[in-house]
This record gives sequence, C-alpha cells and structure tokens, in this order.
Amino acid sequence: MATMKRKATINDVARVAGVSKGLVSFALNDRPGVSAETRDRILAVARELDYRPSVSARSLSTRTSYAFGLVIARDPEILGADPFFPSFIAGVERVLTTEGRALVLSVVSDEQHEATVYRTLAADARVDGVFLTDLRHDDPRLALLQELGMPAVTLGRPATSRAQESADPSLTGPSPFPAVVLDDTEGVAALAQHLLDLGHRRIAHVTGPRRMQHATRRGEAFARTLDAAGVASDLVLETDFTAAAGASATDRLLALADAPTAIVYGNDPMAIAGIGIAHERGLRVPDDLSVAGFDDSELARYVYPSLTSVRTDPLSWGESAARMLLRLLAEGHADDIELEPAHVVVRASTGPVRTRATA
Amino acid sequence: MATMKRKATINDVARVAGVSKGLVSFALNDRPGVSAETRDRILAVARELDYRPSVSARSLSTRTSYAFGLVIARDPEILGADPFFPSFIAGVERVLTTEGRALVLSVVSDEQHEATVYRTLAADARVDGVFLTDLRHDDPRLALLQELGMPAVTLGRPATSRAQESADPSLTGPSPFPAVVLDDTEGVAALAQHLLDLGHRRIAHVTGPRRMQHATRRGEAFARTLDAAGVASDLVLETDFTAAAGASATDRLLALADAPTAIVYGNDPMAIAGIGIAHERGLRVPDDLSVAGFDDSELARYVYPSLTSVRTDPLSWGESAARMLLRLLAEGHADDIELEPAHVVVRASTGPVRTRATA
DNA sequence: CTGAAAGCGCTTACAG
DNA sequence: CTGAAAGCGCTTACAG
Repeated sequence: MATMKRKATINDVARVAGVSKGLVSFALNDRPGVSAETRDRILAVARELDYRPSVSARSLSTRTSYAFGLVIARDPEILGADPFFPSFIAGVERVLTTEGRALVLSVVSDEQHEATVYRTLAADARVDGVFLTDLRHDDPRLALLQELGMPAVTLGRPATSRAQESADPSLTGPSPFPAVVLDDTEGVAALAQHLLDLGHRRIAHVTGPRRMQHATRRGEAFARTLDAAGVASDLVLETDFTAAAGASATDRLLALADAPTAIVYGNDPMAIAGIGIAHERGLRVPDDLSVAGFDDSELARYVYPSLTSVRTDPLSWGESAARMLLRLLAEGHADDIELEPAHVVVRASTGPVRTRATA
Repeated sequence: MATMKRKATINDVARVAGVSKGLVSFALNDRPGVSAETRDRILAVARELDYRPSVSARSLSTRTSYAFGLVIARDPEILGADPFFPSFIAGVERVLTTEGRALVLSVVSDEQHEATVYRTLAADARVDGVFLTDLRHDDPRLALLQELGMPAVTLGRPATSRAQESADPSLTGPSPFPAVVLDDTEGVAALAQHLLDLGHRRIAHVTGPRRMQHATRRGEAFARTLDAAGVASDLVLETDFTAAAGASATDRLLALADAPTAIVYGNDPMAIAGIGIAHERGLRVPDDLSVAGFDDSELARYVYPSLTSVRTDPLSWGESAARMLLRLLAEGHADDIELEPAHVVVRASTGPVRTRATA
C-alpha cells in the first residue's frame, strides 16, 4: 500500500500499458474501438496505478464540470428552521456521490442576488445542471436558465404545465425543463377533510409566500375542499415560513372575534410556534384549537401535543431529482416523474371541535 | 447588451487588446511587470468582452479548484432537525461567493464512508481545502487530511491543543490545522449556574455523542460547575442528537425514583422533545421540570414555554471559518481565531424549583 | 515592460 | 484495432 508520491496521469497508464494515451482514454470511457484484451490490460494497469482521471483536465476538454448546482434563496434563519432542504440535499447526495458528481451549493438571502449566482455558475462552468426548488409564479429563473443554456430539473411542475405548452416548441414555453412531481394537493385536501370531519367550520390557513407556486397550489386545494363542504375559506394569512411569522399570524387569528377552531400551517416550525401561541393564550390544543403542519419533520412526532402534519418525502425527492438530472444530461431529455403523493399523518394536535355554548 | 454567442477567452482579450495572452493573464491576476496603461487597456477590453477566466483551465494550470469542501457525517434526519449546519453553511457562503469560490457539499450517513469521500475529493482535486466540523476524539480525519495534503480549518480546537504539540513539528502533532474557536464552556457553565441559582440540586445532562469533542467538553464544563456547588453530576445520558433520542432519554430520566428537576440538552430539538415528554407525563414546565437547549435556534423563542438555550452563532462561525481557509491557502498559515463565547439566553422553560413535600 | 512557447491532463477527430 | 497530433483555456518560467 505504498502511497504514491505523485498522482498517476493518463500518460503513466499509457506508458506502463504500452499504448497511446488516446487509447487509454477510449478504454476508460469504454468507447468502441478497443480490443477486449487491450482494454483489460489498460484497466488493470489503471487499477494498479490507482489512476483517477483529473477532473479539471476532463472538464477543460469536455466542457463539463461533473457537478450539479443548487441555489437556495432563503434567509439563513429560515433555512435552519425548515428541515426540508437538509433532507432534500441528503437525497441528492446519495445519488451523486455514487456517480462521481459533486454538489455545488449556494445560499443567497434574497432573490435579487439569485440571478447573479446562476450567471456566475454558468459563466464559470461550475455546474452542468441545476435543481430548481421553491418554484415561483412567472419564475424568472426559467427564462434565465434557458438563456444560459443551463439544463435544469424542477421540483414540481410549473403552474402552466408542459402539456399546455404552445405547439411551436421553439417558442419559449412555460417550462422547458423536466419535473419531478410530488402531488401535495391530495394531502392538503385530505387534511382539510380531516378537520371538516372533526366538525370544524372555521378553519384558517397560514401559508408560505404566495409568490411560491406550492403555496398557491396548496392554498387552492385547501380552499376547494372547504368550499365543497360549504365552509368559508377566507381565513388565509401569508407568511415567509419563519416561526416568527407563524407565531404572529396565530396571534392575529386568535384575536379575531370569530376566531378559527383549527389552523393549518405551511410548515412544521410555524405550526409548532402556533401551538406555543395558543398555549400562551391559555388555549388547549386540540380541545380549544386544532393545529396541523406540513412536511412532517422529525420534531412533529415529539412536540406536545404531537403534531398532525402532511408527509412529503424530501429525501426521495432529492434522489429522484438527482437521477433525473443525470438522465437529462446523458440522454438530452427526461420524462417527468410522479412520486408518491403526500398524505396526512394524524397525531394529537387535531381533534373534534369542542361543543361551545352557541353564540 | 447583445448576448455573445461564444464565451470570450483569454485569446480574444489578447487579440483585441493587441497583446499576448500571457500579458493578459499577468494583468488580470495583477502581477508585477505590466505597465499601468497596458494593464488598464487590458482590463477595459476584458470588461468590454465580459471576459471571465475559465475555471477549469485555471484549475488545470494551477492545480487549484477554487472550491472548498464540507463533508457532513450525520444522518439525514438529524441534519434536518438540527439548525446548526444550514446556518453555518449560509455563513460560509456569504464569504465564498464574494471570493469566487464554490462550496462543495457532501452528506454521508455514516463515518465509515467519510474517508472515501475525503479521498475522492482530494484525488479528483475537487476542493482546495475543507471545513472540519463535529470534531471527534482521536479524530481520524486529522491524519487522513494530512496524508492527503489537504488544507483544513477546524471548528473548535482539537482536544490536545496545538500549544501542547510536540517540539518536533515534523512529528504528527495533535492538530496541524488552524481552528476557529467558539468557547461554549462558558455558556454551559453559566447555564448550570443559572439552574443552581434557581435552587435545582438534581440536574441531568442529555448530551450529544460522546465521541464528539464538543459533547465531552460541554459535559465537563457542566459537571465542573455542579461539582463546585457540591451537587451531583452523575445524571448524564448520551444521545445521537435526534429528537427521538432526546425524548427517550427524558422518559428514562423522569421514570427515575430520584428524578431530576432540571434537564439540559445538547441541542434545541432534543429539548423541545423533552418538553413534550414532560407534558405527556403531566408535568408542568418549568414548575415541575426546568428544561434548556443548546444553539438557540429560531424555534426556541416560539415553543411553549419558550426555551432557555445557549446561543452560539453558527452564521459567524461559518463566515470566520471561510475567511480563515482563504487566508490559510493564500498565506500558507493562519492563526487561530476566537469568536464571542456562547452565552445563556434565559427564557420561560427554566424556573425555580417548586418546594415539594420533603421526601 | 513584453512576447513566444511549453505545459497542465485530458478528449477527439483524423490517419493508417 | 491503434497511434500521433491538435486542442480545450489558462499560467508561468524563459528570453529579449
């Protein structure tokens, strides 16, 4: 196991194997045109020398970086509070490491800076493709990435689906990128129904930023379910996903003359903060107020009362997205993927409406 | 603003400026030997052409990747629950992006796989240096990175400080790397004292994995403070930092005949889970049980009761670590940095011991 | 102060 | 099936 002083290069392999370095390259990238025995010999030598192709040399030749990018435009505080991204990233990693790809991560605190980061990533050819999360309405990144010629995979299908795309594909359609879709509307609708079944008739929705498509989409699914039951769906508050915003939204809702008996939040941290506010006001959960979160983070099961939430699966979302991006680059296109839809996990924070003295 | 079809290369700049590409390179990297006016002309042309040096070409020439690495060996679930890393990463990013560096992130679920990742990062020359977090006792990464010749910065100083290093620097000392230190012992000691002052005499400590140096270090600081007050410091439970582990540790502690009146946890999620268990058992916090966390995550302020915690500052930790790694690479060495020590943030989850009927 | 040339370690037509 | 050569876009001694 003598550690070699200098890293072996393709020239070393060629010399030892007694062939040209071009042939080594062919053998290693198993391209046709190398006899079986020559290839075997070359591979044996490569293994022997512990040869690993230089990424930067390959990159320069092939104009490929062998890395994918993820740009997250969220405030650091929110990033830390919301377990979605760490899990998503872990899923991405799980696939990339086995494929010899690296993940280049960028965190920007505001969406203004975002474009600069993508441009730099593209100009420096740092990454071969990117993951697009937190899709927004009329998301400027779609056009930007197209302009940059940067392949991408979106989490969720942009609002105007590719199916409705203009017949002329040369026109900039709504989404030029394949999507890995996890239907959250079903879970949201089931959650709304769950609350209706418990007798709630005054239900509030504390959503994420409206400019994000998933917030709007979930909001609509939620409202539809309430509407279908003849229950008002006007109690909607928009937040930035922070626990702080969740807390203050809860405060406002509970101060209402006609306060809700149930509140559904866009993520678990906000719901947990909501429970905190309820307790502070002397309300019992779920006797006086039912509360539900979203994403079903680890903590949901352990807070008191344990939190009803909607389980998405960020880890496998990450895995699928990574595999899709690999496929997109290898084959030039990739079909949309549908993951298991989100589903409700009922715990102790939601319960039947307590019968009150009729107003 | 006509978008150029082909990216400008150094040759384009040289041609337009009427000089050799070598001179362009000198001017851009402002090295001596270029007259002021020539440099200005070259820079003007570069700007005009929107020229950006190719990272892979530079990398190949300089054997530098212009990227730093962070390998996290934690289970995805824990990663998601613990806000430390997202904030730390955000801090790192804040510095790197302005310096034209990228962050390559790797998440591995177990420490066995860790070595492979570092070796690959080094063999592929993916990164110029790495951040070492969650330092362990006799951490194998120290020797590994030395063997690989990979520069690094550690979060916290390895247990055996560099000051105590053997006189012969050629021998593998305890830590060959500079450290950015955030003293957490002070905050932990202050927290212990806070509980003592409230009258607690039976105080438990639910720590992170003992193989991690910060867990041991904090544990010692905690025990020292209790010992100095003549209070037993034997109630220590080790966990893996998950909320699940925090919950079960709490369960065990509260089932004790001589159950603690206060429990301190190694991170906030565990403390929040602890509050959950206490409530489930019909205990009131802090009347029947005081609870405190660590790291002071956003949620701490919004749970009920709001959580006393120890505030470290992952964001500036990340910033400092990034700056230190840049300096280490630029100048070949860097001095250790001491950040503001951690301090206690007292909230509603800790309170005076309730007088009980004496047993 | 400036230019011409070699080299970093690969890939890829182009010949044979 | 194999070799020799050019090229990717930089940096860096080496000359002048």
